[in-house]
Amino acid sequence: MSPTAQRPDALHPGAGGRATARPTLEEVAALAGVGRGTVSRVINGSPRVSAKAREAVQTAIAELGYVPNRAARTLVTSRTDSIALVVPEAETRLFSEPYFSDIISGVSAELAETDMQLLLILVRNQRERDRLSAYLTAQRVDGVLVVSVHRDDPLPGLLESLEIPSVLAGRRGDLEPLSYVHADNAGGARMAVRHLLRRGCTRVATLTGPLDMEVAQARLGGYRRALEEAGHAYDEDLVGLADFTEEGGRVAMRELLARKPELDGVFCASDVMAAGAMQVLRAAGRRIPDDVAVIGFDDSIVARHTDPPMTSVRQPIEEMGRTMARLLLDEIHERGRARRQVVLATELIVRDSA
Amino acid sequence: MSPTAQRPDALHPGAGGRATARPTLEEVAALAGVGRGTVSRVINGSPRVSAKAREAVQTAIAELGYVPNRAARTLVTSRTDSIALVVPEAETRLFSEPYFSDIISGVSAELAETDMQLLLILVRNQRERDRLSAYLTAQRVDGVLVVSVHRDDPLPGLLESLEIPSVLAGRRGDLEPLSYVHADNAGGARMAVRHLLRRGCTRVATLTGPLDMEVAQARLGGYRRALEEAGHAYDEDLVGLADFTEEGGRVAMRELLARKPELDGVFCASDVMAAGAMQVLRAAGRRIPDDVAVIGFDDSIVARHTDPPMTSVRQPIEEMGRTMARLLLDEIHERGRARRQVVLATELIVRDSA
DNA sequence: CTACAGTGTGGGAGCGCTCCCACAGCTGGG
DNA sequence: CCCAGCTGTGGGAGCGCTCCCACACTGTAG
Repeated sequence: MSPTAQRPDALHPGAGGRATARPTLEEVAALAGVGRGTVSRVINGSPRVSAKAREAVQTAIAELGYVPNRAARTLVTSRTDSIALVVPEAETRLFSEPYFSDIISGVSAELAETDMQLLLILVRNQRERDRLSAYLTAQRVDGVLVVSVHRDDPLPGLLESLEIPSVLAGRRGDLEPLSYVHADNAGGARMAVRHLLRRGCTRVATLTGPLDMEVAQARLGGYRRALEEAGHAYDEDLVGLADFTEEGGRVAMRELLARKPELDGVFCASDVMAAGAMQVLRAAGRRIPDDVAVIGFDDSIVARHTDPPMTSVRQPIEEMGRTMARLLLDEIHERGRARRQVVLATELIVRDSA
Repeated sequence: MSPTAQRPDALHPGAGGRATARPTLEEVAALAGVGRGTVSRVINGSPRVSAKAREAVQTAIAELGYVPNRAARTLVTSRTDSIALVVPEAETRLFSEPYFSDIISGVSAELAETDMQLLLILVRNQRERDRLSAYLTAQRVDGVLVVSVHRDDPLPGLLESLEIPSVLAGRRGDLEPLSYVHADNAGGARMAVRHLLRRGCTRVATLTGPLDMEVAQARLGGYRRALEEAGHAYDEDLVGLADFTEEGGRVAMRELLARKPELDGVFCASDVMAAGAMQVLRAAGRRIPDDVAVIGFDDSIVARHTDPPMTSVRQPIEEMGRTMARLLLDEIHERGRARRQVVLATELIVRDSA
């Protein structure tokens, strides 16, 4: 454990303190022998610059290690070159675990090419929600990405009326006016239920998320659709209302089991609910998948570690993040216009629980 | 340049369309009947303002809905009122799953009181690392939080020489010159191993993380210490070198089993490694915990869902995030001064695997 | 020859703040 | 009485950019 090799240079604040005075555009202009305007044009890629002026400027920039001052630019353009990713903290707990990081990772990957900054804003209570409103009203970001939307969330409405470019992960309902990206929840659910039916299940139940979220509705819709396509009547007793959490999954599963002991398959709208359900089923002496087959949704790490490993619907979360960022950048640069929607395909990952 | 976005002059020319033209400090001053200087003093909490002037200004601010323009302030103070959280993307995969979100959540909670912004910077390759260096050199944040540090990571050295306030999660080694926060890894490991010994294990093995990370070293150290305290000789054959990943855990466990079939306990330096190890053990016909007791580290969701549920060492990750933010704010405001270190206690969560 | 469009360029103005200097009013000591 | 020494205050200067106008210079048409 030797002392790590440090650059010797900064341990003594005395001598080498040249780093302080950052070169300005003016200095670049002087060194290149041109005016400020020309340097600015070069930096911003204007075509109205002669080849030799451009080259002189680029050389000077390199030599001085010049980096434009963002604040100065923002002050005059009132662009901030940054976007905010807004995450309601309450929701954070509901997410399939890598969800949050994967979204971030996708967004950040897409932004890496740009010189946009990513601001992270967690909102955990009303006070912070108000602060956020003030913040956004004050035009301090060029665009907003919102993760997780409840039907009655006031934020999207605010964004809409402020006309700030924004993209949602998920949507509030069918007629969402803002741009959004989401996974094909209905399709994934349908796929899962068809898989159960094909396996021979005849009494397929479902555990839903909170029905004021469109995701939950969509997954329930897919469940219903698959059953109807297969000629099964939709039976309300087979629907367990839950909330995406493990404990919620346990409770709902117990009720379901009491109400419909003959069920032989469960499609759960989240992996953690499925994990809870599996515990309850096992406690009730049901073997998985022999007596009851179980499918989750999200394909989170939890799915890989349950016993037996869980079959689950995977959504391309990182890709969602990328797409959100891409749509947002488009919207920022193309001066608004059309709202866009993207639906990404889901995929059934078959393991042993079904 | 294309016809750049000008502020549209009003959303709806009629009723409420005042939102567009953001009021400036000058307008506040005019309305309050004072000079710009006084308004600025009020906003920045200077004591040198008479009570009545202060009140007049506050009223005016409220009436106009004034919010200071950050860019203008940054331009003159060269404070940015933002800090960056830097996450090497490669590491992101190694983390116990809620790690990342919990750190963010803690940092963000602590920042909520302030009006500091949180910038998130993922670094996934050399190019982005270089960009980051340029970025930081250009002084575009007031402070930096760094998650996950390898012994040879160049970033901390850069931060040190730039003299940017910064706080690490973890440290590079014993003589880390930067401020840092970390969990009591050694203590947690020691606790875990003592638990195994108390249970009656006599051949306790361990699965380590990559040894160029101080975390891994510390956990190994705790393991070793507990054994020595109990009078057991340290046996290298009982040490499986791995990398924090599930697959790494599997491989190392297999080797360990081949080398020391008589082992009856395993302390794993991460939950996912432990999960992998448990699969291998079960496949080898060992019952958990009867034949081999297993303990993980992190107390991630994985631990709660393995079969049997895993005993694991919990580290207060959110609290680490909070503490990091707090230290960083101190360092920013007190302009340098002492580097600080905080070690947070770990806790053994006993479940069924040991 | 003049006229006139089209390039490329320099540099003034000004974005909204903070900093700081000057100065007005008020003590109170000499 | 004056002159320090306070407090509280107004407003000029200037942070580093972009925007845009004015001004060379071309070249081509009249």
